[in-house]
Amino acid sequence: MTHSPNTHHPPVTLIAGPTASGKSALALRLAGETGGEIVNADSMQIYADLRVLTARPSQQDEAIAPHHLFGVADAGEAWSVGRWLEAATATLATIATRGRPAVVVGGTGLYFHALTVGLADIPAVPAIIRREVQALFDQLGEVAFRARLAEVDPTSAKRIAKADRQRLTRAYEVWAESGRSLSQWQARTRPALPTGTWRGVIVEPGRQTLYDRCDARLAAMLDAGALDEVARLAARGLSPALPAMKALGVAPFAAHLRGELSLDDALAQTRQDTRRYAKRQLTWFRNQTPDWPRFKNADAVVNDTTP
RNA sequence: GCCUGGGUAGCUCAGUUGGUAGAGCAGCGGACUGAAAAUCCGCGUGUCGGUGGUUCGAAUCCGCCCCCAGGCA
Repeated sequence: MTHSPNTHHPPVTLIAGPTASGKSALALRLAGETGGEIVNADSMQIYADLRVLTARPSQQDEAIAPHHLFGVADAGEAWSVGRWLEAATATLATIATRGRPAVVVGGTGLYFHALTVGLADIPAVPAIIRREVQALFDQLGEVAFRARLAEVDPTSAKRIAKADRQRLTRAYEVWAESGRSLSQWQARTRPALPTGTWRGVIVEPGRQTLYDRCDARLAAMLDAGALDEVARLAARGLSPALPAMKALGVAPFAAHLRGELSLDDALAQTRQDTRRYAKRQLTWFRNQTPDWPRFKNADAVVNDTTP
């Protein structure tokens, strides 16, 4: 692999891959060897409450290289791509100021997309408007709601798949708040990281290897106190609609703690959810970042990228 | 050894009086611009245990063999 021709800036390396692929270990190794700093690009590792369940780097790991944006948010807060992007670009800027290389690592494809392709600069939509739009959807039903959306944003109304309530309501919210359609906003986006200032790699083990690793890691999480973690989170009584409450394992383990599900069933459910998630990630990276070089495991990358 | 029930998709099973097979789950492919560990869309992937026979035609009927479960010895 060749480094960026832009030698004025320390290189930014983006390491992406499905869950349990070993990308965090690679990031740590790379940062340790180059004096770099690690930036989290995982939507769930942001939340402080989910250390075990999201397999966040340990304190020993954090002693090897500086880690940023891990566990910085409370589960009661709702972060988003936009909020992450803002924090990540600011963090990358300060790392650059120190003249150190940055390693951005995570499994959230959309975050890398925001970094390298761009995210529309849309103003935040107030909670009141979001609630109103949800109520409107409930009142009208999908067909009529989509027709209403088509009046203000025909492009989005046509493009969004059937039953995709989340995107339909989002499109309408944006128009309601800004008076401009989502498709218009999205037509003008710029990458947060300029071309030539970064390189991206994908860590991608074989399918069966990956699934086996997911299973093994889930077992390890249980030993590491995943149930206690979920119990503490559940005790807070937060809204199940919050992003952190959607983390893999939270709902099944909480159901088990309430006595509604056996531990075996909760584990089976979480294993299943994890596989489906890993599969979606593989699909994303396969089709969204086809030009990023692939590596079966961390060793292969390090051998290939170190001089 | 005998009797009975059963061998159909990765798994659990359905398959009407013979017309080369279909559900659920699993799995696979895809979309993706502020919930993205989210939210959605699409796709049966099969020597019907084996082998002979009857028939224009067999998962279906008949013979033999193999395997599994239970019962009797």
